[in-house]
Amino acid sequence: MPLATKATVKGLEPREVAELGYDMVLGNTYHLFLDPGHELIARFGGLHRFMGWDHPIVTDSGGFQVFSMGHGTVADEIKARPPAAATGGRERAGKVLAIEEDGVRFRSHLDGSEKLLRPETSMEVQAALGSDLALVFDECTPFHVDRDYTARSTQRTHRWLDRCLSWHAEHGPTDQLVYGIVQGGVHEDLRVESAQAVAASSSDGIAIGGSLGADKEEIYRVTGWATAVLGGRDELRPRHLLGIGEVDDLIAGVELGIDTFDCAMPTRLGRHGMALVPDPDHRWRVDLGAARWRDSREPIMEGCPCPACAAGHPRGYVRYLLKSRELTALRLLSIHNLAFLSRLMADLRHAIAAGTLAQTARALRSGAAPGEVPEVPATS
RNA sequence: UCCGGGGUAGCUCAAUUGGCAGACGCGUUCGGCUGUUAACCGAAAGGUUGUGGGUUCGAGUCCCACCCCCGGAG
Repeated sequence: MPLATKATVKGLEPREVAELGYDMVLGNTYHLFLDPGHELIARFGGLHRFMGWDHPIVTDSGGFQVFSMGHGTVADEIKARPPAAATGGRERAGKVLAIEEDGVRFRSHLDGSEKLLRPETSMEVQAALGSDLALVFDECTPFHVDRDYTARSTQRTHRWLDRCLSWHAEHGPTDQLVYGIVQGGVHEDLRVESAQAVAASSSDGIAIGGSLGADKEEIYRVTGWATAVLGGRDELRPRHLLGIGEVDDLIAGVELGIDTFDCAMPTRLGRHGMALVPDPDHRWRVDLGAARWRDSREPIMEGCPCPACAAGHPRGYVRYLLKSRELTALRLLSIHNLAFLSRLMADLRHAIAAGTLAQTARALRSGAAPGEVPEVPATS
């Protein structure tokens, strides 16, 4: 699902997002709580009506933003770069003041005011937003903390899980589902314990979160620990992998038994001038802002049926738009990237139904274009 | 033709009494971006200071000639 953090998939209209094959978008409690405020959105009849999206909405709990205020980006934190490096040396306006049992005290990045976000607050905000699926308030444990901190943090997240579910059972909308979140860092026993705790709860679905590891291999290993616990045949609840969305990660995630994903990557990369293409050697990306495309009549991606490519816009045009800072370029690439991932996921779904997941995954990983993966007979 | 202003990094512009030729932005190249504080961030490359002489220990800077650009006058 694309991110609609601040009640919009940046640059796109709801109709366009739906036409690209998406059923769900993810909005954010933290952002909408601070601005424009959940009460205002409730007065507009809820987030669906406010943003004009009549399909399902997931709302994130705000837990990740606490992490973000303290550590910047996931990559910065894993690479042990100070948060300032990500902001060009500027002081980050938002700041975590304290993570306590009751909740998180922080300073708003918008006006510097001090706020308190408790598990109950998060659920209350999400109830007011009227999302179809709420995420419990958790602490997204960083990579660079010791095992002891991770253990204590994960335990606290479990207690917050109970508080969220209790609040929701008593006050939450009856038609709103709640997903618990598995934490536990990169420690197998903690991950397993956390997965068991969430699985044992009344949570409607299971999300896997936290900093999953320093590299892809570790991310997959850690994810696998959790999904293995959740993999029983009687476990029919959907599994969501939070924040993951690079092409190879989606393929690996599906193979590990993940059902849904959300990620800023396709739209953010698009706004940064990058188009997703079936090119594993270059991380499935091409930078269309590069001068070498100045005269290129090549499409964004050969054979791509997405609206941006189907319209026939050549790379030379997209590059020109990017360099002249025209918003159309960011829209075209956001559309293309979302369409690319939409087809990728469709391929994987079809492969699961056909019993050919391994073959399809192999083809996609070796550079097959999503939507054009050759039909392969099931081998087992 | 005369008067005035000006030629410095690909572009736009700095540079104290003559004293290590620089910056911001753009551009270029490279790197980064994973539950978005992000139409963003970081790094690098890039120069015979219009040309030719001269003065000086030393010239982007002062002097002479020439070439080009802009404005004004005729």
